[in-house]
Amino acid sequence: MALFQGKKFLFLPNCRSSTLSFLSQLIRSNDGTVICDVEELDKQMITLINKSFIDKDQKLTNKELFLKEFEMDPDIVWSFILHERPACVEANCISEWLKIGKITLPPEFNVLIDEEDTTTGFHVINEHAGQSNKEASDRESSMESQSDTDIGSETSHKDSHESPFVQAASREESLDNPISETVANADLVDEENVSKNETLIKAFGRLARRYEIKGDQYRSKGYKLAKIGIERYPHEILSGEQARRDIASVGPGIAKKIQIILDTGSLPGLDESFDLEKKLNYFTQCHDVGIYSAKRWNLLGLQSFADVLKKFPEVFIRDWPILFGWSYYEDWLMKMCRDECDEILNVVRTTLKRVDPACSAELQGSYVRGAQECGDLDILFHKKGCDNTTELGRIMEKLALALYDQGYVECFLQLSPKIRQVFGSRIRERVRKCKLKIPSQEEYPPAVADLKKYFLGFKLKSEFKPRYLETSADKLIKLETDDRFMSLSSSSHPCRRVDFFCCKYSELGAARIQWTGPKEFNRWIRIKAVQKGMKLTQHGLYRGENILLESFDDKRIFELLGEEYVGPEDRNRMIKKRQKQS
DNA sequence: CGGCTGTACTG
DNA sequence: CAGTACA
DNA sequence: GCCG
Repeated sequence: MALFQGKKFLFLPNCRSSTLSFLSQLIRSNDGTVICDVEELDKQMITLINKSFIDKDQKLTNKELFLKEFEMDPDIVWSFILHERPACVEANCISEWLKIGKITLPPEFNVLIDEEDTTTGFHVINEHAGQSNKEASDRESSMESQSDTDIGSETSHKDSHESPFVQAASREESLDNPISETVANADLVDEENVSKNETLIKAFGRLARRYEIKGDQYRSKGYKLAKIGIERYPHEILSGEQARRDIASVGPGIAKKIQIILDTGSLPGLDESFDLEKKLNYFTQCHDVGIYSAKRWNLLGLQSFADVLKKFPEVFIRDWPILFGWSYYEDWLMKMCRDECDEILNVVRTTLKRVDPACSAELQGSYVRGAQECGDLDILFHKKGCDNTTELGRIMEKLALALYDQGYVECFLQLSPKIRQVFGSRIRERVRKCKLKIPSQEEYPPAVADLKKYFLGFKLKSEFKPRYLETSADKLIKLETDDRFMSLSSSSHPCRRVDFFCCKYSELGAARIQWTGPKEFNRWIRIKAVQKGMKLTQHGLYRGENILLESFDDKRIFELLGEEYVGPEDRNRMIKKRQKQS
C-alpha cells in the first residue's frame, strides 16, 4: 500500500511507549520514515504527539513533562517546531489514515502550540480568553487536565442542558471497591498509558485490600491513595522514580514496588492470598456485612450466604438488613446513569411537595461531583430556617412512607416504629423465603423514633428503562448458585440504593461538604482542620473541640481553613497538595 | 518517630 | 462497646 | 504504606 511513502514522521515526546512504538512500526511497514535524529528534522514532516499531552481543546498540555520526555534534544527539536511549524497532530491519526487510506490534515486536528507559554505549558488562545479564569485554576492542579467528554452515548447530549457538570464531568472511579475498579477513564487518557498503569493500579488495589483485611488500616490507606494518584496520573509510568517524583502518596516503598512491577511484570507474592481476598469480598459486598463478619464466616469455612444461614440462622433475624443486602446483592453493585438519578430525584421531589412543600431535597454524593454513573443516590433534606432535626426526621420518615405506599421504596434498612409497622411484613416475607422461623414481634427491639438518616432500596416504575454505560458488567461479582434463590435483582428493573440525610438549615454548608465528598476529600480537608487546631464535621467547623466558627457557608469554611474554594467537580482530584517537582 | 476523619445507628 | 455504615 |  505504501501509504506513507516518502513521508517523514516525528513522534513526540518519544516513541518508547507501547502505542507509539507500535504506530512507528506501522509507519515503517508502510514505507514511511520515522525521524530519530535532529539531523533529519524537516519542515515537511508530520509531527505526531502522544495523546496524553493533548487536552480536550486540542492544546498541548503539561509541557514540562512533555519536554522532559523527549528522546532527542528538546531545545533543538522544540525550537525547530516553533520556527518551522510543521503539521502537528495527535498520534492516533495514524490508525485513522490507514483505515481511510489517505493522510488528512484538516486544521481542526492540528495541535495548538504556542511559544509564549513555555513556562506553564498551558496555552490560552484569544477566543478562549473568557474562560481563562477557569483555566487559571486548573493550572494549579497541574497534571490533571484530562481530555474529556466523549462518552459516545446517545443521551449525553440530550441531558446536557440540565447540568453544567455533564460537560465537564470527570469520571468517577470506584474508590473502595477493589473488584469493580473499572477505570472509566480508559478513553480519556492515552489508552496504552492506562492499560500500562493498569497493572500498577490493580496491584496496589490488592495490596490495599490485603492490609485492610489484616487490620492495618493505615498501610492500606497508603496503598489506596497511591492507587488513586496513579489512576489520575495522565501518563504512562516508566519508572518508580518518576512516580515518586510526580505523584503524591507515592513514597519510597511504593516507588520500589512500581519499579519491580515495571521490570518483572509483577510483584512477588501478589497472588498469595488472592483466594482469601476473593472470598471475603464476596461477603462484604453485601450490605451490612463488614470485614469482621466476613472473616469470621470464612474462618469457619463458609462459602455462601446459604452456608451462613445454615450455621448461624440468628444472624439473619438479628441483622435483618442483610436479608435485603442479599436479595439485592447484584442490583446494588450496579451503577446507574445520571438520567436515572434525575428521575429518582423527580419522584422524590414530587412526593415531598405534598409532604412538606417548604422542605428542599438536594442531590449530593458522586452525582454532584459530575460522575457519569452513580453507585447510589444521596439526598440531603433541609428547610429554610428549620434547625429542628426532629422535624426534619419526621418529614423524611413521612416522605419515605409515602414513597413506600406508591411502590417506589422497596425496602428500608433502618426501622422507626412506624416503618416497622408497615414494613415488617416484607421483612417476614424475606425471613420465610429463607425458611427461617418467623420471630415474634417482640423479638425485635423497640425501634428508634426520629432517625436522621434513612437508607432505602428504591425502584422506579418498570416503564423506566435503565441504561448502563459500557461497564464491565461481567466483572461484577454475582451471587453464588447456592445463594440465587433469595435474589430479587433484575438489571432491567433494578433496585437502587437511595440515602436520605438531613441537616439543620444553619449547618447547610458543612453538611454539603460532608455529603458531597468524596471520602478522601473529606479526610483530607479534616486533617487540614486538625492541623490548624480546628475540627470539621458535618455540623460545622469548630475551633478546638466545640467553639463553632462556621457551619452555614461552605465557602467561608474553606476560607477559615485557609484553602481555596474547590467546586464539587474538582474534589475528586483533590489529592494535589505539594507540587512534586524535580 | 507518631499520626493518619468524624458521625449515626444497631444489638 | 464493637461493628457497620455514610461522605 | 506516606507524611511532617
